[in-house]
Amino acid sequence: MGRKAYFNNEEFINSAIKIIAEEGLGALTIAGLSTRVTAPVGSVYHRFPSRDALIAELWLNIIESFQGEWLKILQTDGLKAMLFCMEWVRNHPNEARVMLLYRIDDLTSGEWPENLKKRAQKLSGELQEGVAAFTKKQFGRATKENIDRTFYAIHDAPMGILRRYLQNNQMPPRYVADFILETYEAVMKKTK
Amino acid sequence: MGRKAYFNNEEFINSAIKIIAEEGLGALTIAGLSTRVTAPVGSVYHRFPSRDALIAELWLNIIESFQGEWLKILQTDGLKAMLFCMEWVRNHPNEARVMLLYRIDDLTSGEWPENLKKRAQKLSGELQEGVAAFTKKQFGRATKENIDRTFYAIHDAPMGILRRYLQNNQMPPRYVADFILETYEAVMKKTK
DNA sequence: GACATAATAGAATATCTATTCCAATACTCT
DNA sequence: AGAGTATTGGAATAGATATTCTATTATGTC
Repeated sequence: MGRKAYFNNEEFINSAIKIIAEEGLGALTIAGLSTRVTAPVGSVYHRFPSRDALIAELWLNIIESFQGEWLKILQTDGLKAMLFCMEWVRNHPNEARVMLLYRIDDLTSGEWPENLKKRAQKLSGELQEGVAAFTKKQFGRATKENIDRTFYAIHDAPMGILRRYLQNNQMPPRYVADFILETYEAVMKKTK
Repeated sequence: MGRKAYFNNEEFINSAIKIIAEEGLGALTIAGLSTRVTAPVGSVYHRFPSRDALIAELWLNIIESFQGEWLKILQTDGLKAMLFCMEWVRNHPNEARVMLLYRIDDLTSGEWPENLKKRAQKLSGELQEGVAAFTKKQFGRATKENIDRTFYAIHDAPMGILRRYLQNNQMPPRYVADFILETYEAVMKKTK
Protein backbone atom coordinates (compact mmCIF):
# COMPACT_ATOMS: atom_id res chain seq x y z
CA MET A 1 0.00 0.00 0.00
CA GLY A 2 1.68 3.13 -1.23
CA ARG A 3 5.10 4.10 -2.40
CA LYS A 4 8.18 2.97 -0.48
CA ALA A 5 9.90 5.71 1.50
CA TYR A 6 13.29 6.92 0.33
CA PHE A 7 13.96 8.74 3.58
CA ASN A 8 13.12 8.13 7.19
CA ASN A 9 12.44 10.23 10.25
CA GLU A 10 15.83 9.59 11.76
CA GLU A 11 17.66 10.96 8.76
CA PHE A 12 15.87 14.25 9.19
CA ILE A 13 16.24 14.30 12.94
CA ASN A 14 19.93 13.51 12.85
CA SER A 15 20.70 15.97 10.12
CA ALA A 16 18.80 18.62 12.01
CA ILE A 17 20.83 17.91 15.13
CA LYS A 18 24.01 18.24 13.13
CA ILE A 19 22.93 21.51 11.63
CA ILE A 20 22.10 22.99 15.02
CA ALA A 21 25.29 21.64 16.57
CA GLU A 22 27.50 22.88 13.77
CA GLU A 23 25.88 26.08 12.61
CA GLY A 24 23.47 27.08 15.31
CA LEU A 25 19.74 27.05 15.67
CA GLY A 26 19.23 29.87 13.21
CA ALA A 27 20.82 27.78 10.49
CA LEU A 28 18.15 25.14 10.77
CA THR A 29 15.74 25.97 7.95
CA ILE A 30 13.42 23.46 6.38
CA ALA A 31 14.84 24.19 2.95
CA GLY A 32 18.38 23.79 4.28
CA LEU A 33 17.52 20.56 6.01
CA SER A 34 15.92 19.21 2.84
CA THR A 35 18.99 20.06 0.84
CA ARG A 36 21.22 18.33 3.37
CA VAL A 37 19.16 15.18 3.22
CA THR A 38 18.65 15.59 -0.55
CA ALA A 39 14.93 15.42 0.00
CA PRO A 40 12.15 17.77 -1.05
CA VAL A 41 10.59 19.99 1.58
CA GLY A 42 7.35 18.13 1.08
CA SER A 43 8.97 15.06 2.58
CA VAL A 44 9.78 16.98 5.71
CA TYR A 45 6.22 18.18 6.11
CA HIS A 46 4.99 14.73 5.30
CA ARG A 47 6.65 13.59 8.52
CA PHE A 48 6.62 16.57 10.83
CA PRO A 49 3.68 18.93 11.15
CA SER A 50 5.93 21.95 11.63
CA ARG A 51 9.45 23.08 12.22
CA ASP A 52 8.66 23.43 15.91
CA ALA A 53 7.41 19.88 16.06
CA LEU A 54 10.58 18.66 14.37
CA ILE A 55 12.70 20.49 16.89
CA ALA A 56 10.62 19.28 19.81
CA GLU A 57 11.01 15.76 18.49
CA LEU A 58 14.78 15.93 18.21
CA TRP A 59 15.01 17.54 21.60
CA LEU A 60 12.96 14.81 23.21
CA ASN A 61 15.01 12.14 21.48
CA ILE A 62 18.18 13.59 22.90
CA ILE A 63 16.88 14.04 26.41
CA GLU A 64 15.30 10.61 26.50
CA SER A 65 18.52 9.04 25.36
CA PHE A 66 20.68 10.86 27.87
CA GLN A 67 18.35 10.83 30.80
CA GLY A 68 17.36 7.22 30.40
CA GLU A 69 20.88 5.94 30.88
CA TRP A 70 21.76 8.54 33.43
CA LEU A 71 18.86 7.75 35.74
CA LYS A 72 19.52 4.06 35.47
CA ILE A 73 23.07 4.55 36.64
CA LEU A 74 21.96 6.94 39.32
CA GLN A 75 19.84 4.25 40.91
CA THR A 76 22.96 2.44 41.94
CA ASP A 77 25.82 4.93 42.00
CA GLY A 78 25.88 8.74 42.15
CA LEU A 79 29.55 8.97 41.40
CA LYS A 80 29.18 6.98 38.23
CA ALA A 81 26.17 9.01 37.18
CA MET A 82 28.20 12.15 37.47
CA LEU A 83 31.09 10.76 35.48
CA PHE A 84 28.63 9.46 32.93
CA CYS A 85 27.70 13.07 32.12
CA MET A 86 31.22 13.63 31.00
CA GLU A 87 31.51 10.48 28.95
CA TRP A 88 28.18 11.12 27.31
CA VAL A 89 29.26 14.57 26.22
CA ARG A 90 32.48 13.16 24.81
CA ASN A 91 30.64 10.44 22.96
CA HIS A 92 27.75 12.50 21.65
CA PRO A 93 29.25 15.87 20.83
CA ASN A 94 26.42 16.98 18.56
CA GLU A 95 23.64 15.92 20.85
CA ALA A 96 25.51 17.41 23.77
CA ARG A 97 25.80 20.75 22.04
CA VAL A 98 22.07 20.85 21.40
CA MET A 99 21.25 19.76 24.93
CA LEU A 100 23.69 22.02 26.73
CA LEU A 101 23.79 25.11 24.60
CA TYR A 102 20.09 25.63 23.99
CA ARG A 103 17.02 25.66 26.14
CA ILE A 104 13.92 24.10 24.79
CA ASP A 105 11.90 27.24 25.51
CA ASP A 106 13.98 29.08 22.97
CA LEU A 107 14.15 26.28 20.48
CA THR A 108 10.43 26.25 19.89
CA SER A 109 7.81 28.95 20.16
CA GLY A 110 4.31 27.64 19.51
CA GLU A 111 2.28 24.97 21.21
CA TRP A 112 3.48 21.39 21.14
CA PRO A 113 1.46 18.49 19.73
CA GLU A 114 -0.24 16.54 22.48
CA ASN A 115 1.89 13.40 22.20
CA LEU A 116 5.11 15.37 22.51
CA LYS A 117 3.77 17.17 25.56
CA LYS A 118 3.15 13.80 27.16
CA ARG A 119 6.67 12.64 26.47
CA ALA A 120 8.06 15.82 27.96
CA GLN A 121 5.97 15.45 31.08
CA LYS A 122 7.04 11.87 31.51
CA LEU A 123 10.70 12.86 31.25
CA SER A 124 10.27 15.62 33.76
CA GLY A 125 8.51 13.34 36.21
CA GLU A 126 11.10 10.61 35.94
CA LEU A 127 13.86 13.12 36.52
CA GLN A 128 12.25 14.48 39.67
CA GLU A 129 11.62 11.03 41.05
CA GLY A 130 15.02 9.64 40.19
CA VAL A 131 16.92 12.46 41.81
CA ALA A 132 14.64 12.52 44.83
CA ALA A 133 15.06 8.79 45.33
CA PHE A 134 18.82 9.03 45.15
CA THR A 135 18.83 11.97 47.55
CA LYS A 136 16.80 10.04 50.07
CA LYS A 137 19.15 7.11 49.79
CA GLN A 138 22.13 9.36 50.24
CA PHE A 139 20.98 11.71 52.98
CA GLY A 140 18.13 9.85 54.61
CA ARG A 141 15.66 12.64 53.88
CA ALA A 142 14.87 14.25 50.55
CA THR A 143 14.41 17.85 51.64
CA LYS A 144 14.33 20.52 48.95
CA GLU A 145 17.79 21.65 49.93
CA ASN A 146 19.21 18.15 49.79
CA ILE A 147 17.66 17.54 46.41
CA ASP A 148 19.16 20.75 45.14
CA ARG A 149 22.48 19.74 46.61
CA THR A 150 22.36 16.41 44.84
CA PHE A 151 21.34 17.96 41.58
CA TYR A 152 24.17 20.41 41.85
CA ALA A 153 26.76 17.74 42.45
CA ILE A 154 25.70 15.27 39.82
CA HIS A 155 24.38 17.58 37.16
CA ASP A 156 24.77 21.35 37.43
CA ALA A 157 28.44 21.44 38.27
CA PRO A 158 29.56 18.87 35.69
CA MET A 159 27.33 20.31 33.00
CA GLY A 160 28.45 23.80 33.92
CA ILE A 161 32.05 23.15 33.05
CA LEU A 162 31.30 20.87 30.10
CA ARG A 163 29.21 23.62 28.58
CA ARG A 164 32.21 25.90 28.48
CA TYR A 165 34.21 23.51 26.34
CA LEU A 166 31.33 22.84 24.02
CA GLN A 167 30.85 26.54 23.54
CA ASN A 168 34.42 26.81 22.37
CA ASN A 169 34.07 23.77 20.16
CA GLN A 170 36.52 21.84 22.27
CA MET A 171 36.48 18.36 23.67
CA PRO A 172 36.51 18.47 27.48
CA PRO A 173 39.92 17.31 28.74
CA ARG A 174 40.07 14.20 30.87
CA TYR A 175 41.18 16.09 33.93
CA VAL A 176 37.77 17.70 34.17
CA ALA A 177 36.77 14.43 35.80
CA ASP A 178 39.00 15.32 38.75
CA PHE A 179 37.20 18.58 39.33
CA ILE A 180 33.74 17.12 39.37
CA LEU A 181 34.87 14.17 41.42
CA GLU A 182 36.32 16.42 44.07
CA THR A 183 33.11 18.39 44.02
CA TYR A 184 31.04 15.29 44.46
CA GLU A 185 33.02 14.14 47.43
CA ALA A 186 32.95 17.51 49.10
CA VAL A 187 29.28 18.20 48.55
CA MET A 188 27.76 14.74 48.92
CA LYS A 189 29.31 13.70 52.22
CA LYS A 190 26.66 12.00 54.31
CA THR A 191 24.96 13.61 57.32
CA LYS A 192 24.12 16.80 55.46
CA MET B 1 22.15 72.12 17.18
CA GLY B 2 19.23 69.92 16.30
CA ARG B 3 16.18 68.66 18.07
CA LYS B 4 16.40 67.52 21.68
CA ALA B 5 16.13 63.76 22.10
CA TYR B 6 13.04 62.35 23.77
CA PHE B 7 14.63 58.96 24.28
CA ASN B 8 18.10 57.75 25.04
CA ASN B 9 20.16 54.69 24.26
CA GLU B 10 19.78 53.26 27.72
CA GLU B 11 16.03 53.21 27.52
CA PHE B 12 16.21 51.04 24.44
CA ILE B 13 18.93 48.83 25.82
CA ASN B 14 17.21 48.28 29.12
CA SER B 15 13.84 47.60 27.58
CA ALA B 16 15.45 45.15 25.19
CA ILE B 17 17.08 43.35 28.09
CA LYS B 18 13.75 43.12 29.85
CA ILE B 19 12.05 41.77 26.76
CA ILE B 20 14.66 39.06 26.30
CA ALA B 21 14.66 38.19 29.99
CA GLU B 22 10.89 38.02 30.23
CA GLU B 23 9.76 36.72 26.89
CA GLY B 24 12.82 35.26 25.23
CA LEU B 25 15.09 36.33 22.44
CA GLY B 26 12.50 35.68 19.76
CA ALA B 27 10.20 38.23 21.34
CA LEU B 28 12.70 41.01 20.77
CA THR B 29 11.47 42.70 17.61
CA ILE B 30 12.25 46.25 16.69
CA ALA B 31 8.58 47.08 16.41
CA GLY B 32 7.90 45.50 19.79
CA LEU B 33 10.78 47.34 21.37
CA SER B 34 9.57 50.63 19.92
CA THR B 35 6.11 50.05 21.27
CA ARG B 36 7.48 49.27 24.71
CA VAL B 37 9.49 52.46 24.77
CA THR B 38 6.66 54.38 23.04
CA ALA B 39 9.09 55.45 20.36
CA PRO B 40 8.96 55.16 16.59
CA VAL B 41 11.10 52.50 14.94
CA GLY B 42 13.04 55.27 13.27
CA SER B 43 14.37 56.28 16.66
CA VAL B 44 15.77 52.82 17.17
CA TYR B 45 17.57 52.86 13.85
CA HIS B 46 18.72 56.36 14.51
CA ARG B 47 20.74 54.95 17.41
CA PHE B 48 21.58 51.39 16.42
CA PRO B 49 22.60 50.38 12.92
CA SER B 50 20.79 47.06 13.17
CA ARG B 51 19.04 44.69 15.50
CA ASP B 52 22.25 42.71 15.79
CA ALA B 53 24.19 45.77 16.79
CA LEU B 54 21.61 46.58 19.43
CA ILE B 55 21.88 43.08 20.84
CA ALA B 56 25.66 43.14 20.73
CA GLU B 57 25.58 46.44 22.57
CA LEU B 58 23.32 45.22 25.35
CA TRP B 59 25.33 42.06 25.65
CA LEU B 60 28.58 43.95 26.00
CA ASN B 61 27.02 46.28 28.54
CA ILE B 62 26.00 43.35 30.67
CA ILE B 63 29.31 41.53 30.44
CA GLU B 64 31.33 44.65 31.08
CA SER B 65 29.26 45.41 34.12
CA PHE B 66 29.51 41.92 35.56
CA GLN B 67 33.04 41.12 34.61
CA GLY B 68 34.44 44.45 35.68
CA GLU B 69 33.41 44.03 39.28
CA TRP B 70 34.08 40.34 39.31
CA LEU B 71 37.67 40.66 38.15
CA LYS B 72 38.34 43.44 40.58
CA ILE B 73 37.24 41.25 43.46
CA LEU B 74 39.16 38.31 42.06
CA GLN B 75 42.39 40.24 42.32
CA THR B 76 42.17 40.02 46.07
CA ASP B 77 39.90 37.12 46.96
CA GLY B 78 38.72 34.10 45.00
CA LEU B 79 36.13 33.11 47.53
CA LYS B 80 34.50 36.49 47.41
CA ALA B 81 34.58 36.46 43.62
CA MET B 82 32.69 33.23 43.59
CA LEU B 83 30.08 34.43 46.03
CA PHE B 84 29.80 37.63 44.05
CA CYS B 85 28.47 35.60 41.14
CA MET B 86 25.56 34.61 43.27
CA GLU B 87 24.84 38.06 44.60
CA TRP B 88 25.06 39.54 41.16
CA VAL B 89 22.50 37.12 39.82
CA ARG B 90 20.18 37.90 42.68
CA ASN B 91 20.59 41.63 42.18
CA HIS B 92 20.38 41.70 38.40
CA PRO B 93 17.84 39.05 37.50
CA ASN B 94 17.15 40.34 34.01
CA GLU B 95 20.77 40.85 33.07
CA ALA B 96 21.61 37.50 34.59
CA ARG B 97 19.00 35.76 32.49
CA VAL B 98 20.41 37.26 29.32
CA MET B 99 23.97 36.46 30.31
CA LEU B 100 23.38 32.93 31.53
CA LEU B 101 20.62 31.66 29.29
CA TYR B 102 21.91 32.84 25.93
CA ARG B 103 25.18 32.65 24.13
CA ILE B 104 26.27 35.64 22.15
CA ASP B 105 26.85 33.49 19.06
CA ASP B 106 23.16 32.77 18.93
CA LEU B 107 22.05 36.22 19.87
CA THR B 108 23.54 37.80 16.78
CA SER B 109 24.21 36.44 13.34
CA GLY B 110 25.97 38.96 11.12
CA GLU B 111 29.27 40.74 11.48
CA TRP B 112 29.75 43.15 14.36
CA PRO B 113 30.66 46.78 13.92
CA GLU B 114 34.37 47.37 14.46
CA ASN B 115 34.06 49.23 17.75
CA LEU B 116 31.96 46.49 19.31
CA LYS B 117 34.46 43.88 18.19
CA LYS B 118 37.16 45.83 19.99
CA ARG B 119 35.15 45.94 23.19
CA ALA B 120 34.55 42.21 22.99
CA GLN B 121 38.23 41.49 22.46
CA LYS B 122 39.16 43.69 25.38
CA LEU B 123 36.74 41.84 27.63
CA SER B 124 38.02 38.50 26.54
CA GLY B 125 41.63 39.49 27.11
CA GLU B 126 40.94 40.91 30.55
CA LEU B 127 39.14 37.75 31.54
CA GLN B 128 42.01 35.51 30.45
CA GLU B 129 44.55 37.63 32.23
CA GLY B 130 42.56 38.05 35.40
CA VAL B 131 41.91 34.37 35.85
CA ALA B 132 45.47 33.43 34.91
CA ALA B 133 46.87 35.90 37.41
CA PHE B 134 44.67 34.57 40.17
CA THR B 135 45.58 31.01 39.29
CA LYS B 136 49.26 31.81 39.49
CA LYS B 137 48.79 33.45 42.86
CA GLN B 138 46.84 30.46 44.10
CA PHE B 139 48.82 27.56 42.71
CA GLY B 140 52.19 29.04 41.95
CA ARG B 141 52.00 28.11 38.29
CA ALA B 142 49.26 28.92 35.81
CA THR B 143 49.16 25.71 33.80
CA LYS B 144 46.21 25.13 31.52
CA GLU B 145 44.79 22.59 33.91
CA ASN B 146 45.09 24.88 36.89
CA ILE B 147 43.46 27.70 35.02
CA ASP B 148 40.60 25.42 34.06
CA ARG B 149 40.36 24.32 37.65
CA THR B 150 40.13 27.87 38.86
CA PHE B 151 37.60 28.78 36.26
CA TYR B 152 35.52 25.83 37.23
CA ALA B 153 35.51 26.71 40.90
CA ILE B 154 34.82 30.40 40.63
CA HIS B 155 32.66 30.49 37.54
CA ASP B 156 31.41 27.31 35.88
CA ALA B 157 30.14 25.55 38.97
CA PRO B 158 28.38 28.57 40.49
CA MET B 159 26.94 29.65 37.17
CA GLY B 160 25.92 26.10 36.43
CA ILE B 161 23.58 25.89 39.35
CA LEU B 162 22.41 29.49 39.15
CA ARG B 163 21.40 28.89 35.56
CA ARG B 164 19.00 26.20 36.64
CA TYR B 165 17.06 28.53 38.89
CA LEU B 166 16.96 31.27 36.30
CA GLN B 167 15.61 28.82 33.76
CA ASN B 168 12.74 28.09 36.08
CA ASN B 169 12.18 31.75 36.82
CA GLN B 170 13.20 31.28 40.39
CA MET B 171 15.48 33.22 42.66
CA PRO B 172 18.43 31.06 43.73
CA PRO B 173 18.02 30.14 47.42
CA ARG B 174 20.64 31.35 49.87
CA TYR B 175 21.84 27.85 50.62
CA VAL B 176 23.28 27.61 47.14
CA ALA B 177 26.16 29.57 48.61
CA ASP B 178 27.03 26.55 50.73
CA PHE B 179 27.34 24.29 47.71
CA ILE B 180 29.65 26.55 45.80
CA LEU B 181 31.63 27.35 48.90
CA GLU B 182 32.24 23.69 49.60
CA THR B 183 33.22 23.25 45.99
CA TYR B 184 35.67 26.09 46.17
CA GLU B 185 37.36 24.72 49.24
CA ALA B 186 37.59 21.24 47.83
CA VAL B 187 38.85 22.21 44.41
CA MET B 188 41.10 25.15 45.21
CA LYS B 189 43.22 23.68 47.96
CA LYS B 190 46.82 24.71 47.41
CA THR B 191 49.54 22.37 46.11
CA LYS B 192 47.49 21.17 43.16
C1' DG C 1 -3.19 -4.32 -15.55
C1' DA C 2 -6.16 -1.08 -13.01
C1' DC C 3 -6.92 0.86 -8.33
C1' DA C 4 -5.84 2.82 -3.98
C1' DT C 5 -2.49 5.08 -1.47
C1' DA C 6 1.89 6.54 0.58
C1' DA C 7 5.47 9.18 -0.53
C1' DT C 8 8.23 12.22 -3.35
C1' DA C 9 8.74 16.82 -5.96
C1' DG C 10 9.09 21.43 -5.80
C1' DA C 11 6.74 25.62 -7.28
C1' DA C 12 3.65 29.08 -5.32
C1' DT C 13 1.99 31.47 -1.26
C1' DA C 14 1.73 33.65 3.13
C1' DT C 15 3.69 35.74 6.92
C1' DC C 16 6.64 37.97 9.65
C1' DT C 17 9.75 41.52 10.68
C1' DA C 18 14.12 44.05 9.75
C1' DT C 19 15.25 47.92 7.31
C1' DT C 20 14.65 51.94 4.44
C1' DC C 21 13.07 56.31 3.41
C1' DC C 22 11.01 60.62 3.43
C1' DA C 23 8.39 64.02 6.09
C1' DA C 24 7.59 66.63 9.97
C1' DT C 25 9.50 68.70 14.29
C1' DA C 26 11.96 71.16 17.59
C1' DC C 27 16.16 72.86 19.00
C1' DT C 28 20.67 76.00 18.49
C1' DC C 29 23.20 79.43 16.50
C1' DT C 30 23.75 83.67 14.06
C1' DA D 1 13.50 85.34 12.17
C1' DG D 2 15.91 82.05 9.27
C1' DA D 3 19.28 78.44 8.41
C1' DG D 4 21.02 74.17 9.66
C1' DT D 5 20.51 69.86 11.89
C1' DA D 6 19.47 66.13 15.15
C1' DT D 7 15.60 63.64 16.11
C1' DT D 8 11.06 61.98 15.93
C1' DG D 9 7.25 59.70 13.27
C1' DG D 10 5.60 56.05 10.75
C1' DA D 11 4.32 54.26 6.26
C1' DA D 12 6.35 51.52 2.53
C1' DT D 13 9.68 48.02 1.11
C1' DA D 14 12.43 43.99 1.00
C1' DG D 15 13.97 39.57 2.20
C1' DA D 16 13.78 35.42 4.30
C1' DT D 17 11.59 31.22 5.14
C1' DA D 18 7.74 28.34 7.00
C1' DT D 19 3.92 26.31 5.06
C1' DT D 20 0.59 24.97 1.56
C1' DC D 21 -0.81 22.84 -2.48
C1' DT D 22 -1.11 20.36 -6.60
C1' DA D 23 1.09 17.19 -9.36
C1' DT D 24 3.80 13.00 -10.10
C1' DT D 25 5.73 8.59 -8.97
C1' DA D 26 6.09 4.09 -6.92
C1' DT D 27 4.26 0.20 -4.48
C1' DG D 28 1.08 -3.36 -2.95
C1' DT D 29 -3.55 -5.51 -3.80
C1' DC D 30 -7.35 -7.54 -6.34
